[in-house]
Amino acid sequence: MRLDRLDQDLIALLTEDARASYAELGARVGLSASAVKRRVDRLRERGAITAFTVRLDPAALGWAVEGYVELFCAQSTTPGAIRKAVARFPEVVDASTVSGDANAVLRILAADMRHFERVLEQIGAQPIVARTRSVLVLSPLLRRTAAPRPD
Amino acid sequence: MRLDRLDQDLIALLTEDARASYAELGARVGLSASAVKRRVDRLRERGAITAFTVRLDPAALGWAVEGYVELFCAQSTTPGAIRKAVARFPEVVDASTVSGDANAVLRILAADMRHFERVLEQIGAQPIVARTRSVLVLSPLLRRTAAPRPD
DNA sequence: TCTGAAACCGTTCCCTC
DNA sequence: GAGGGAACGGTTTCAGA
Repeated sequence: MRLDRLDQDLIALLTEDARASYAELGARVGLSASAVKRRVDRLRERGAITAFTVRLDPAALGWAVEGYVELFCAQSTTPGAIRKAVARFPEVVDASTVSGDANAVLRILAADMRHFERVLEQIGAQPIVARTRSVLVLSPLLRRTAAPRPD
Repeated sequence: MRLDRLDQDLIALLTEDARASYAELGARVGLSASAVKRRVDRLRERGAITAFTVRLDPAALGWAVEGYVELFCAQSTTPGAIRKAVARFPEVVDASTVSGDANAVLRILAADMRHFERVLEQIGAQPIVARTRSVLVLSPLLRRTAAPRPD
């Protein structure tokens, strides 16, 4: 996908404030409101922008414990099966299949340590899961969104 | 922090469309537009909502390779030092210190495998980094934002 | 907490380059 | 193809009751 300088600037501005008006965005990048709308619509159509959303603070919402969980599954477990098994847990906010000895890595938010432990148990009890290995997040250092790739 | 049902509903709606008008949000939850604005402003002030932002598709933006990197550092390396060392890389989109044998876990986006390799080398060459261990993401299964915690 | 009014914005259409 | 500008209807915002 071809993103020119204006697209990149618009994405950067929207990353910081997704509720900015088209007129304001236009003033910042040197376009009219209607031109900005056209470009933003196009970025959505082409899939670069998948949604306008809010960034939430897990701690402020009562999620005090965060951790990464590696999933070890029986041989030839499909990604779809893993997805199905973990998607039922709202505590799982991120999941990917990975290379290496684990089959998948999950990121989990829990209200407290007991809650984390309980979720871990329930995930470990899924038929497709042979065992898990988890690490707790001690302190978040950085949290960014993907930036447009500079060419 | 105390979030009532209305706050939770508003957060859920904004998570799906952060550009929804206050009038529309109000129609969905049964409030007037001005009442909705007051609540959203309060959620921002209290830190539950930290920003309105866009969700971007890394692949559509040209980031084809994603991986997790565990960082092993010299004893008594501070979180601040790790943060400083990794924040300079725009490819690092997520970083946290963790429990266990590694000191930190990073999530990295790269344009391609060569790029990933190069970033990994550069991170490994930082003075505070003793060694790294990385896994590649094969396929993303799930990507959510933290939801309000049901009481 | 609600209402109302002025300012502002999203959206569309048409024109120009 | 892309941008500018105008016009309309809806929205935001704030004051006042």
